[in-house]
Amino acid sequence: MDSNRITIEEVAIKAGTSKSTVSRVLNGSAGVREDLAISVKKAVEELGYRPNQVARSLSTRVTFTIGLMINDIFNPFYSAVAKGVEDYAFSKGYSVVLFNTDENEDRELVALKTILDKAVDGIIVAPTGANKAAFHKLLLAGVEIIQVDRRLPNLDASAILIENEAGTLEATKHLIGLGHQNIAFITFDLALPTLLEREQGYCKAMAAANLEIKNHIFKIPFNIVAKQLDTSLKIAHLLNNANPPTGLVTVNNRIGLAVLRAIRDLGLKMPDDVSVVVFDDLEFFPLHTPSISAIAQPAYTMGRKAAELLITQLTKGKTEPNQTIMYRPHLLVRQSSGPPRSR
Amino acid sequence: MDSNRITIEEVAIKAGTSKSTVSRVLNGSAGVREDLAISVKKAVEELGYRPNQVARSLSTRVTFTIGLMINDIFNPFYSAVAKGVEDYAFSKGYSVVLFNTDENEDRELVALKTILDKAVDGIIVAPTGANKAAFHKLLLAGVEIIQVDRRLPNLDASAILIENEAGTLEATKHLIGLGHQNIAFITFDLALPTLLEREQGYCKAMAAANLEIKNHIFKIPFNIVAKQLDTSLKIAHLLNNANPPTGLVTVNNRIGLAVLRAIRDLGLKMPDDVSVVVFDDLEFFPLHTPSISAIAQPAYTMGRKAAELLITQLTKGKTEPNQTIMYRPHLLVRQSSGPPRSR
DNA sequence: ATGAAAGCGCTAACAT
DNA sequence: ATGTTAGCGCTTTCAT
Repeated sequence: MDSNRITIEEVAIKAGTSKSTVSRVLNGSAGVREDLAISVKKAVEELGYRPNQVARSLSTRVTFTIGLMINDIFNPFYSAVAKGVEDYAFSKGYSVVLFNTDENEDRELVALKTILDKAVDGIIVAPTGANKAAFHKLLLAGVEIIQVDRRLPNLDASAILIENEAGTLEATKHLIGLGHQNIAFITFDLALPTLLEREQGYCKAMAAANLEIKNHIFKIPFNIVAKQLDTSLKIAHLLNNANPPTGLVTVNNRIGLAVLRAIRDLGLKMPDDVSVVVFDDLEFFPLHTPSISAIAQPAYTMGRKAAELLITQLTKGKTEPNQTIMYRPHLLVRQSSGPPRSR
Repeated sequence: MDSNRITIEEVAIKAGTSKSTVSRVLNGSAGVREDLAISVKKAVEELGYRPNQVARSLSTRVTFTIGLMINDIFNPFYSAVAKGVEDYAFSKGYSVVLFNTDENEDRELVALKTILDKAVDGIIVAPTGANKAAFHKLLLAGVEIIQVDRRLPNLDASAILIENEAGTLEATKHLIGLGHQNIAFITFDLALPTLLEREQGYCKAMAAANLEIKNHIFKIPFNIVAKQLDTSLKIAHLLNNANPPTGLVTVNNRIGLAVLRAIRDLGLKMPDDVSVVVFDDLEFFPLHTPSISAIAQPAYTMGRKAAELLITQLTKGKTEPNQTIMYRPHLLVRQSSGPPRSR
């Protein structure tokens, strides 16, 4: 980096004072004579001085940087969260450093260590569920944590969540209300709370209507995704069996996309052959033919709120106890869900 | 931050040696006696010591952090770029700090200043076109720059680009080949090289076929987007006039989406009423009915390559002169482009 | 080969 | 109110 950058010392000399006074003026500390403050500001201006944040951080142990650890920035849900985080953080003078975990525990652990080494002030994280010890260590080291989308049990940190169960419950009830009886839930074989809660919502709705759950929950191996294999093949298989479901609820937009692909490949018609409701709303769902019913999450808002919570905590100190902020998902009934073909 | 974290001094004491030697062992410097090195490593292990990167950075002026400045992380093109960048950077032990510019020059400038203050090692940027002086300053300060998607004229930095002109040229020729004569190009009213080059490709194809360009290029005010107003209204207006185009080429996926919305709202049929080719391929384009013809860019690869170039430069020093790496866009002909309805 | 000491650029406790 | 000085935790000369 820069070797001939202006330092605080040069400013002090030019202003005819000492480093401490310059520092005081810069940080707005009280007790500096008016005229001295003015000449310091003048020197700063004229020299184009900007404090070296690394040096400042070493001294203050504050970096004005927050970490954002998510599964996959390419997933529109997370990129909306990221945008919300970045917008708010930027408005408050914080930078955000991005880590994709790819739902991989090892990768998450490495990211966690990096965060510890780089002395980030706080993080916003959608935890994979592992590395509990590392998260605790972070907390011990004074790094504030806000969880988003998911929560690690027993972690002493606030969380911005969505009522997952309510979302799938409503979606499944919606399908049941339309007359569906053979309804499948398609999810990943991961033990993420988010996924499990959504599964629960589905189960509760099914149970309440006395409908068959057994053999109606399909868990796609997540490593298929990791290996970039086509998830839709698995789903096509399911839709192609002897007694295929007439209604489908998908756990998230990734599976939703795979379902849409499979349905297209099989030449099935929505909603006549099969009704579909996807958790997460995507920009193109209203454009699809038929338009896709979805359970919408306020992803941008959740990211923004997480950043707000974190930065407030960082600024004011953690005055309040942990919060759990719950957002409600919003069922958008579109054309992909309708009554089953009568037979 | 952490106040009781292990320091290099404690390691030195435990290993019965000095800070310098510990530092040497940690950094793999030659000339440390075997047994001492071993006991240092043992002490490091036992104490769970991890060097404070902030302190190290202050001393070495290296942060192992790169900046990524893009327009909008929610735009799938950029989130794919970001993923490529993050993947490669992570594999090399670098962190990436994210800045959205929102195509806003002021915001870009603030980001640039932050980057300078935080002593980031290098940046990957899709420049807005302004702030030339600030970019030069960065270069002077020793921050390496790699441009992606766009380039700032006269900036002494490598660039990872796409052959924009070739992309729209091919797409427009494709429409002409199908028999279209009244072909419109829809773009933003921004002076970004990317957009202008794409416009050029369109113009060249039209000119080569002696087709009317005048009044066929439509520039949507970008501030409509910024204000979250509906771009598709503007487009609907265009498609609804006396002599509407039978073919449409859109400058990017944002406009593409707005076009699809307008077409749906007007109840037009693709390709019979209007043929559409969108610059950028999106996950759902093959799923749309009809599937959407697109000009695909290797966004992930471009991001990855940019990171590779940057980090190689950072590691080996900038040995080679600036490079311009050009990727070829790839026309994907799908159902949204077909012969015009004969009349 | 190793350790002492200076220095990176800032803040903050302390003395005046 | 202001300046002096001692850190922050590391790297890196410079002696030995």
